[in-house]
Amino acid sequence: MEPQVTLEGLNPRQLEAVESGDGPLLVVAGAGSGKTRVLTHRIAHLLSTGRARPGEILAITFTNRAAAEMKERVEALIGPPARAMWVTTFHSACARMLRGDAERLGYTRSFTIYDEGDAVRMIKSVMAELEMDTKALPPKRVKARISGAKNELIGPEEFMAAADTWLGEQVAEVYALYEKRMIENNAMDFDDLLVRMVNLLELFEDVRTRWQKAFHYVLVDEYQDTNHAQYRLLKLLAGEKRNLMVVGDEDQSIYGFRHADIRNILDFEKDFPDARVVKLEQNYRSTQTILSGANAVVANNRDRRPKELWTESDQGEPIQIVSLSDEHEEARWVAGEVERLVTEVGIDTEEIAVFYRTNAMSRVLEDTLVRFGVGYRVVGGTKFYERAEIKDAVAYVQYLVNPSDAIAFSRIVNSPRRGIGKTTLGRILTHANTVGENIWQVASEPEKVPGLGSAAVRAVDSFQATMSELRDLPEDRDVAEILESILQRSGYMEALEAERSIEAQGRIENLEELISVAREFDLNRGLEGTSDIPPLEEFLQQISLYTEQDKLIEQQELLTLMTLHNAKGLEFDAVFIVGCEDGVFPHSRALDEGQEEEERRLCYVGMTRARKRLYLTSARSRGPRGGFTEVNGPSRFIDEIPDDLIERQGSAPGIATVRSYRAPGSGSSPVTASPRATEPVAVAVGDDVVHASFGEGVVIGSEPGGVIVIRFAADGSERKLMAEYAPITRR
DNA sequence: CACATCTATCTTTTT
DNA sequence: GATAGATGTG
Repeated sequence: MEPQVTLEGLNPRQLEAVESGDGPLLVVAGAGSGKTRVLTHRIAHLLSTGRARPGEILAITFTNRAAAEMKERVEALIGPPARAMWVTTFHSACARMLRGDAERLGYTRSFTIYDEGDAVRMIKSVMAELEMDTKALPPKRVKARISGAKNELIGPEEFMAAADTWLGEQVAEVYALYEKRMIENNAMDFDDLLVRMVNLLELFEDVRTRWQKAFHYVLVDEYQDTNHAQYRLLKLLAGEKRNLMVVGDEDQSIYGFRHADIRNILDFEKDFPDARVVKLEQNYRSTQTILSGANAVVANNRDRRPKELWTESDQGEPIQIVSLSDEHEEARWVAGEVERLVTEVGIDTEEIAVFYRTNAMSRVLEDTLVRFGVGYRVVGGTKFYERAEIKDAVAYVQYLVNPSDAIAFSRIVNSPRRGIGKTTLGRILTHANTVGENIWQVASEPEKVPGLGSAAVRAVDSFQATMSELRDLPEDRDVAEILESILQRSGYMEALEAERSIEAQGRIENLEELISVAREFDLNRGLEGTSDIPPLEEFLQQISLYTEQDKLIEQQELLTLMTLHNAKGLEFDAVFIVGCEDGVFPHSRALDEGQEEEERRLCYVGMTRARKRLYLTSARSRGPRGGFTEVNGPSRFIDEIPDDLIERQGSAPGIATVRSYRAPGSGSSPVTASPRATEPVAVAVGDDVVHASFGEGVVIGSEPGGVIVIRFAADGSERKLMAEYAPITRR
């Protein structure tokens, strides 16, 4: 009766993983070794052999994009029944499970999910309440500390008890009140989704057994990126059946900064001594040269199992190491090479990608690509759902669904302008906190708020009247319709239209896009018609957990630009990694924090995205950013690639080009030193100097013992000199 | 209270 | 070289 799933074309290791029996299973899957294939085939195999029904499968990924892809691929194998499976991200799975039992933890089922910005705003308001100095202690930093605690499943009391520094105590105080206010607002941040679900499973036996019974098999992708809370969640869900399959690669663990714990994968066998372990080392993606290069780089890490990717494909092209004078020349070189690859080599533009370490680096590339006439798309970066107008529109919906949401209220009460300024808002919020009523109630009786003038009372009354009308809209109306009503009746659209500016027009278009997203949501819901959650709430949940990178627009003829982090899970014929300079990549701050190994893994991830051609480019000088020019040596990772795999090219070194990009009159702008440099002498790395006999040059490094390295413009030579005695002057 | 102007800081990565 | 927040003005 079940459709036969073919296991042909799987290699012996893959087959072993797919057909493995019950119990814990770890698949160590190197880059490009077909791990998604193994996951999807295993699911299909479990279903087709009758070991599980679709509803009994929980498959977890980190991004919605990966989840959608997996679902699609299983559906291709076994057909429509696949739709009943839970194939989602950690966060959506938790949100979905939490809806039913959130009441037990003091939330209602309509709780709001706060994004990073909302959460930071809440932290800020809590800190204001505690009269803390947000300059001495930035809310973002506090948020990061609290987030770290939550991911370790450390609650406010425990955190407070362990706090032994001034900073720790401050954070502990904020943490405690933040938690209180979040529950009062009926809101959860991203971390809460995980923590609260763990709480539910640990505290309530009936909840635990219910979910343990529901899922017969739990499968996890990208296991190396799980944090402690996620690990506990998985253990709880797998229960005594322990049918837990995790797939991952410690070499691709790049989310340590988000508290991912690489130990989870390294210690899986300790955790489950009877675990079956399958290693996938055959790569089906890249040339041998690219693999050898990536292997050589990552081999410098200590925190890993020995592993060596191999392939049956040929050597292919050497890895291109390109050195350019500055980021503009780098961008021009990349644009030119992309054109060459397309016209002369015959690679499709959409099969080419450019990766960079930080989002800010896309700007110069974009400018240059526009001038070259190369079409491109940027994945990630400024997100649609973080635009002010979108957040406003969403906040309206949030407030209607969750009348306790003070953050949403604060956002929309004076947007569009209604004459309710920060004084009035502050009084309302304080009053709500004082009397302990939710914000909707307080706003409905503004005359009871102390200190409000009659004008303010009238303004709040009229706002609240509109909101009540909107809330009374029939429940079964389409989300798109409700959204449109909100934007009309609130006066939001009207205010934008009245502006008559280009920006306002852009905002209107964005809002129209949001409405069409809602329309699509309505349509899909009509088709599936399975959800147990009211449409408006489900819509909110979906978009709060949606990020730009989930968008899988495969438009044609477009070059792809993205950060290295966003590149995980993708592959391209040709890959450019720009900004391969020490201090940029590896990032100086990561080095400061002892994250060199993670940076190296990031490099490994980037390199292994390439099928045929790989370029690592560096600029000898980068900037000026706020007047600062960085002069860095090539990335240490480049040095780790064996010479016989690479081919070097690029412009001749010289300082003339560096100079020409400086604004007139800023010739003596200050210079940042490379992170490794020490400055025993009066010149710093990046200084332009003149030598009595060698002429103009630039300081490119310094070494212990007062030795500086200078590259001279005349012949491009690099010379080591004793700073104290060298006949040089700064210019 | 709203609006304009100035300023500091950003830029590591994101569910 | 943008943007959010702070400060000042009407």
